[in-house]
Amino acid sequence: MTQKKEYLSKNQKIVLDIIEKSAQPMKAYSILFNVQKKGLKAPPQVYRALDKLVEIGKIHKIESRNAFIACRNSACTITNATAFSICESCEDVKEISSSKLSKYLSNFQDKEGMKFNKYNLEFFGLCKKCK
Amino acid sequence: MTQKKEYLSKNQKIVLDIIEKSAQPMKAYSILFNVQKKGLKAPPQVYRALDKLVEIGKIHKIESRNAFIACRNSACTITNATAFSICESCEDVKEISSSKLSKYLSNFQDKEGMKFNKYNLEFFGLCKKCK
DNA sequence: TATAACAATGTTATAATATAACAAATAATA
DNA sequence: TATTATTTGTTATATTATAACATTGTTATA
Ligand SMILES: [Zn+2]
Ligand SMILES: [Zn+2]
Ligand SMILES: [Zn+2]
Ligand SMILES: [Zn+2]
Repeated sequence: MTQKKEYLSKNQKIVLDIIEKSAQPMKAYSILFNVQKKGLKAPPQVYRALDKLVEIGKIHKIESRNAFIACRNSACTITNATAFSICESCEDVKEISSSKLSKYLSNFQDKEGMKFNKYNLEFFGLCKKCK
Repeated sequence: MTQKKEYLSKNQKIVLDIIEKSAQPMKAYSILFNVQKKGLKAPPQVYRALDKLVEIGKIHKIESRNAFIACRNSACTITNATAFSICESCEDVKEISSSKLSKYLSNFQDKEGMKFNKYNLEFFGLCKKCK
């Protein structure tokens, strides 16, 4: 899961490092605040790193939250297909890695018979603690 | 599908009307520009209407695009469960209404046995025209 | 080693998206 | 009518994201 880290640039490593240390999704400007001590002073430095890390699948963007989370599912790097559960009370986010689900969605066809290998699924509800 | 329109407020009707006239998702500030001739001058007036329309299921937010599309699937009003196909080339967006898909996702359980009645799924690919 | 080509970084400014806060008008209810 | 709640109007500001360009670092090869 960390095997690609050595090919990352300095800024990409710094940004990935702080996201991986967080159990929960981080917002771009919160990341920026946290990496300022390491010399990344301006938004573009953070967003560039985020873009690259998303592109190579090391992190994912939680679209409904405008936040970024480290990937915990090695299959993602290849698939561009992601699924998450989000607690609407405590905002806890978990990446779902279910080969059954991903197979089902990858094989799904719309009314015109179209298939989509790339998708993002966000489930909402209450987590165990909050229920 | 339009049965609830009479209960909407003036601004909500104006905003819904313009979104329904568009085949494709509209961005909030594009909506704002279009409704200025009707007296809605400031962002909060548009965002309030959007919030309400999303809440009652008349429109949906395409999270990956920060854009809003009219609902074409009467089941949505109840379910809070949505699925879309998005063309990465021409940005064409279609709401998917597949009872098979919605049943599958509503019944999906994560590793801890949790179920989620609410979800948003965005498929990405190339539409017929762009392929 | 030079030097060209390319990639990564730094920096400033600004664009695009969204909400807070409060005042005024309107509608619903008693 | 008086009371209450909802909707609207308005200003200002917060949050998220990118454009543009200068600088530095790295790699390739002449
Ligand atoms: Zn992942
Ligand atoms: Zn929770
Ligand atoms: Zn719908
Ligand atoms: Zn297309």
